[in-house]
Amino acid sequence: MTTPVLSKAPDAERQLREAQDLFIRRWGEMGQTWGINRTMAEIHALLYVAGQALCTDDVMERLNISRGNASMSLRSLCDWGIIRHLHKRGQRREYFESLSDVWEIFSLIAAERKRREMDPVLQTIRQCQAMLDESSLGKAARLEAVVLTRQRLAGMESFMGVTNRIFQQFIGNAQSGLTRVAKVLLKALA
Amino acid sequence: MTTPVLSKAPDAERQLREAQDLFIRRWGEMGQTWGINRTMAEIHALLYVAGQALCTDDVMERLNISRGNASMSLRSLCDWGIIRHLHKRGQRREYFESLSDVWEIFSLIAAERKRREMDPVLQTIRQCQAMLDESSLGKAARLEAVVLTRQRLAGMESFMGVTNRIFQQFIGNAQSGLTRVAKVLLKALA
DNA sequence: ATAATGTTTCAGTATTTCTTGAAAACAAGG
DNA sequence: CCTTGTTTTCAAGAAATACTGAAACATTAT
Repeated sequence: MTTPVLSKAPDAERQLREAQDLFIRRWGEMGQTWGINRTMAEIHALLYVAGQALCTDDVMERLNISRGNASMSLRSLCDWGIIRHLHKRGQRREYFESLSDVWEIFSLIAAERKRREMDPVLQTIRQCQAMLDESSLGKAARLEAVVLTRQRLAGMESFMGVTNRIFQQFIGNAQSGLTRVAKVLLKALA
Repeated sequence: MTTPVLSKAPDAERQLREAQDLFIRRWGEMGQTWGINRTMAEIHALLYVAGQALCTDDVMERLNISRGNASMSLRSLCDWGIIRHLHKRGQRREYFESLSDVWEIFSLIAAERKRREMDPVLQTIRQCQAMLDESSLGKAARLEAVVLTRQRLAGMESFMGVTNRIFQQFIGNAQSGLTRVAKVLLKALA
C-alpha cells in the first residue's frame, strides 16, 4: 500500500482543478449578465483562483479558447488594470497574474464603468434639462407635460449624483481604505 | 402676430419630445452595457420621463418596435416590479406607468440581481471551498496550489459577503430609508 | 542577417441574442 | 355565443456579438 499522502496527490490535483473549473464557469456566467463577456470573465477567474501567473498557452489550453481570443482578452483585462503582465527573467514568454486584492479589483472596475457609462448619462440628463428650462422654452416651460418630465429628470439626476459620489469614494480610497467603506456602511446601517 | 405662448407651444412639444428621446436613447445604451437589453431599458426610460401612463400602442409607436416586442418587454418590466399595470376605468386598453421614486426603482433592480446572480455565486464559492478543505482532501489540502486557491476563494467570499449585506441594507430599507443609506455613506466617508 | 519563438491583428464564420409578425388566446359587450 | 378589440405567444429571420485561425508583426538568440 502506498502512503496515503502520495496516493492522494493526483486525486487532489484533479479535485483542485474541478473546484477551480466550477468557480470559473460560474464567474463567467455572472459576468455575462453584467455585460462582461464570458471569456474575459473566465480568464480573469482563472488567473484569480490559480493564485499564480500563467502564460497565454496555459490559458488557451485550460479554457479551450483560441490564441487570438486569449490574446485579445488578456490585453483587455490589462487595460482594465485587473491583471498584470509579468516578465519572468530569462523567459521570453509573457506571464499574466491577477491582482490579489478583491477590493482593488472591483474598485478598478467601478472606476472604469463610472467613467464610461455613468458620467455620459449624467451629462445627457443635464443636457435634457437645459433643453426644457425656462430660458429655452419661455412660458411654454410651464406646460404640464414639460414640468412632469423636468421633475423626472431631476429625480434621476439627484440619484445619479449621489451614486456617483459613492463610487468616487469607493474608487478614491485605494487598497485598505476600501474595506473601510464597507465597515462604515455596515456599522452605520446595522 | 400670434401670441408668443401659443406660437411656442408646438415648438415646446417638439423640444420636449427631443429631450425625452435623447434621454431614452442614452438610457438604452447604458442598459446594454449593464446586461439589460436596449429595448427594455428604453421602454422603461420612456415611461419614466413621460411621467404618465402610456398604452402598448403609444410605446410601439414612440420607440418603433413591434407589438410582440413591446408586449414581452412590458411584461418583463412588470415582473421586475419597476413599472405597473393601470386599468383606466371604462377603458379596455391597458396602461403602464413607471414607479416614480428612483431609489425604489434601483432597489428593486438590486434585489432581483442579488437574488439571481450574486447568491448563486456565493453558493458556488462555498461549494468550491468545501471541495478543498481538509475533510475532503486530507493532508493533500496542504499542497501549495490548494492553499493558494483556498486563499483566493476566501478573499472573494469575504468580499461578496460584505457586498451582499450592503445590498441587503439597500433593499431592506424601503422608500425614504434608501436615501438614508446614501446620506450615511456620504457623511461617513466625507 | 536569419532563425526561432512568441504576440497581435483581423476577415470570415459561428453563436447568441433580439425582433418581428402573424396566429392563437383572451375578455368584454352585445 | 358571436363580434370586436386587445394581448400573448412563438417560430422564423435579422442583428449583434464573440471566436477562430492564419498571416503579419515583433523580439531575441545564434
